[in-house]
Amino acid sequence: MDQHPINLPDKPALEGLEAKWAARWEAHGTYRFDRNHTREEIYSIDTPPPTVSGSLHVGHVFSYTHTDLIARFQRMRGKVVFYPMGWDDNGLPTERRVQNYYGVRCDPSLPYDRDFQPPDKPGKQPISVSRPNFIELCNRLTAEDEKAFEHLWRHLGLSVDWSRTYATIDRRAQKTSQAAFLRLLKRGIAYQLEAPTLWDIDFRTAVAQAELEDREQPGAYHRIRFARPDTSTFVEIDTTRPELIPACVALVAHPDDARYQPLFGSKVVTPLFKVPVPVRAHALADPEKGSGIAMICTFGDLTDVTWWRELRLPVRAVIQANGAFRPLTWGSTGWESHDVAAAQAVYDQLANLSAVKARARIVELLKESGDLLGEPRPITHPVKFYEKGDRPLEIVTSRQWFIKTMDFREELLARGVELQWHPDYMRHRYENWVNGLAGDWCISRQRFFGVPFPAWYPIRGDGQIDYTRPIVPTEAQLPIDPSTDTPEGYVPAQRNQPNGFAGDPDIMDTWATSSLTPQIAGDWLGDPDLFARLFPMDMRPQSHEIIRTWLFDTVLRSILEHGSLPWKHAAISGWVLDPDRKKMSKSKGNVVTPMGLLEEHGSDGVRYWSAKGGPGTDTAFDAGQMKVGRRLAIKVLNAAKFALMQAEPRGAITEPLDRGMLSSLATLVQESTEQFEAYDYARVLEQSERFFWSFCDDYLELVKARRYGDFTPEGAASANSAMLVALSTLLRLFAPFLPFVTEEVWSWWRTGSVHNARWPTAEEVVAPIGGSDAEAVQVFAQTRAALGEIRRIKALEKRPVKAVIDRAVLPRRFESLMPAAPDFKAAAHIRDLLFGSIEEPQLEFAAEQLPEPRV
RNA sequence: GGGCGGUUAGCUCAGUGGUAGAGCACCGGCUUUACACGCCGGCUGUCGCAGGUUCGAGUCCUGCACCGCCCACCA
Repeated sequence: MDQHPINLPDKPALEGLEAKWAARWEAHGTYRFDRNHTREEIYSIDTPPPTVSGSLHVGHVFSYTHTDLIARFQRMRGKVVFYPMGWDDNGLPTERRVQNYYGVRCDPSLPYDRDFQPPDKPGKQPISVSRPNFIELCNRLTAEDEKAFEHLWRHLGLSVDWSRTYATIDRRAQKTSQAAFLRLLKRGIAYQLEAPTLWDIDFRTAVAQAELEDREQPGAYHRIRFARPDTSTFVEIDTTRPELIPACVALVAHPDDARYQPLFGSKVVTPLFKVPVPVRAHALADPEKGSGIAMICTFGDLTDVTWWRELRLPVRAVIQANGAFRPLTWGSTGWESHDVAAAQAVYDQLANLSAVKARARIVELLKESGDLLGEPRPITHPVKFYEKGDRPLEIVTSRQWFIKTMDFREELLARGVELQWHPDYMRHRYENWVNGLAGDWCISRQRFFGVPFPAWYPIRGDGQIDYTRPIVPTEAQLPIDPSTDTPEGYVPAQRNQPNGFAGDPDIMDTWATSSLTPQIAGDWLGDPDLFARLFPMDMRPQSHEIIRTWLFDTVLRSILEHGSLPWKHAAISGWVLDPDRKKMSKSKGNVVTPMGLLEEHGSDGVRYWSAKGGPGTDTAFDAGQMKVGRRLAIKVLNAAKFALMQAEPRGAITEPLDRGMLSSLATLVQESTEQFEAYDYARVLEQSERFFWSFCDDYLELVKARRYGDFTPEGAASANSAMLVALSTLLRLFAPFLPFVTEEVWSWWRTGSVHNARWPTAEEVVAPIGGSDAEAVQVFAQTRAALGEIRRIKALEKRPVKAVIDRAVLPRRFESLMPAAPDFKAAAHIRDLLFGSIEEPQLEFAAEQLPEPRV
């Protein structure tokens, strides 16, 4: 054992331990990753990169603590832990923040200005800057945020190797994203397509299926009649979006629906616009919904897209990228009508209106024409929104990049089974998502800040861009920005000129980069040797609401690129709930600042509360639990002080109580190890804590007199030696949870860091007593039980309570604790629980048999 | 509409078919030489509801209710 003379502080305290030990851990490289190990010797973690353009909240503290518990356990088990930290500075939140902070606006058409400096204060008019300049500003601002985040994480005690950080917009991340994209492009797995795409009209960008959310919205069914030519009859349909009548391309009913079977193949005429549209049959049409026949528009919803594609219908798009109805000329190709003038007159009243305004207007017009039957019937129904958006999504046809997903569903499901989930039931969310996939992954976004697509396109002599023949760089040239870099074989002056080239204007979805965090953190391209030592990684920790995005996308990219899972384990954290059982969030104004919590309760106290929240379990924010954790940490200080303040003499551990205590501790160590291996850290803490309090209140009290030398030197030596084994073991059991106080106590008499010490083993704990002593465990357990019973009798006697005591059992219990009789009686003395004060014959009988302590 | 979790003491939650648990809160006692940031004791339950399996169910099965989350083709 690496020990030095015991060096106890006069008055041990928690205050200042965070700063003291965070600095020493950094100086000593306690958590530094050493790459000179094989994959089997390494435990690698795919740390979630927090979004830096916000602030950390208590939910971050909660879930990052969970990861740290595992990291610390694995490190103590002897694994070389790869525990990096990333910063997510890619994407819309950063874009917005940089715009407001510096008063700039990104214009991707501008050239890079090497000497650009932002104004000290943002002006009223935003300054236009190039995309590279914009990214520089982002890096500058996020560097500040990252410092604050790192400070908090260090204060919390995350055992991250701070020399291994990355940012999701840094050069390595860009190169990784672009290279992975180019490889998929080469294999035909990445492709571009002009297609109807979910579109946010405020952000003016395409969004992916994974970024959708449904919101219940008020709406109304409008019953509208379509005329049947050559008859005086009508077909009635229900729609919530009557404004899309000009975009109607067909009606559809279920093929088995007898009501509409006679109509299939015939044509009807749209109201107001007098456009002939066919009536078609499709199994997706629901006879139960509305009138059982629906209007297909290009495009009102995703079902429209399905019908449009499968029935090979024409496109009549009316909604523009900004959400407004586009002006158009009736009578031109694709916009035929039986009454062009009337159609134009109606449509001109809708042009340039938003969908909501157009709807109001067209309802008036339908009423006037008599084509609206009855009043609109209000309903609430789910409407798709971009999760960050404020207005419903529209579907707009545009050119986008996709990654093939649908072709890999089988393998995605199989990998989901192979992945070990903690807790296991979280795998259902993944499977649910894979089974519900509706299309390939749209990865292009019409934004400015992000990883650009590494592609240019030739411009033909007529000035048209030829998207079918993208020009791509070599991997060695990456990262590139097509808005400023020039492709091989061209000169910069040819940009956007006939016979020249044009850069791809889009950027990648942030998940297209985040899905490569194992490759980015492990430096897949730059350091293949390192990557091979890390990948597939051991653990991905994350929260459950991004299983469909981050987890799913990472699995997909790993399958596509490596043919394997990206990690063996997925550890899913729950949420922190406020007292109203709602998820804590900034918008609700109920977030407590993490640093304030750490200062008030101590990092160990806050970590204790976090660790009580088991994998996947939503946990109420509870300052009371943090106080309990803080008290536990203080108790560790004081118990350690007691054990170490008079640690001589030492010698053989012969006393039954000492042997029983150590044998029980060995069981705890065994169970804790198994639980930790199964990622059940919360159970480890609970059981270790239970043992520790009993250790303090029962064991230490029982042996106190003996260890002070009241009986024999051998007895004192036995107690002292057992206490030190127990202390060393308990400190290591608590080290992942309470890294500061355990390190402090460890430093009083041990060399090195407790966090680099080996996790205890059951064999080690009972080695000094020659193996587990089952008989002594009985003595230990029964002595504690008897002491408890005496205490209860004492309390009951003092208050005149009609206690029912099993008088027959008491004497037997005392017989069984005879091997620990002196300790037992001494403890009773110390606690003023003298038997004589209890007028129970059985107790007196028992007490007489106990030898007197040798005072 | 489908799926997944949850429902146990006033609160937060453990609970592995075998006598219902912990902490907090509350009440009472204790200057006791590690710790009053402490120690000892006490009070507190139709284990959501209804059936079923079993010698025995908080635990397993079926159904239902409520809470939360995830997903879904929004006419």
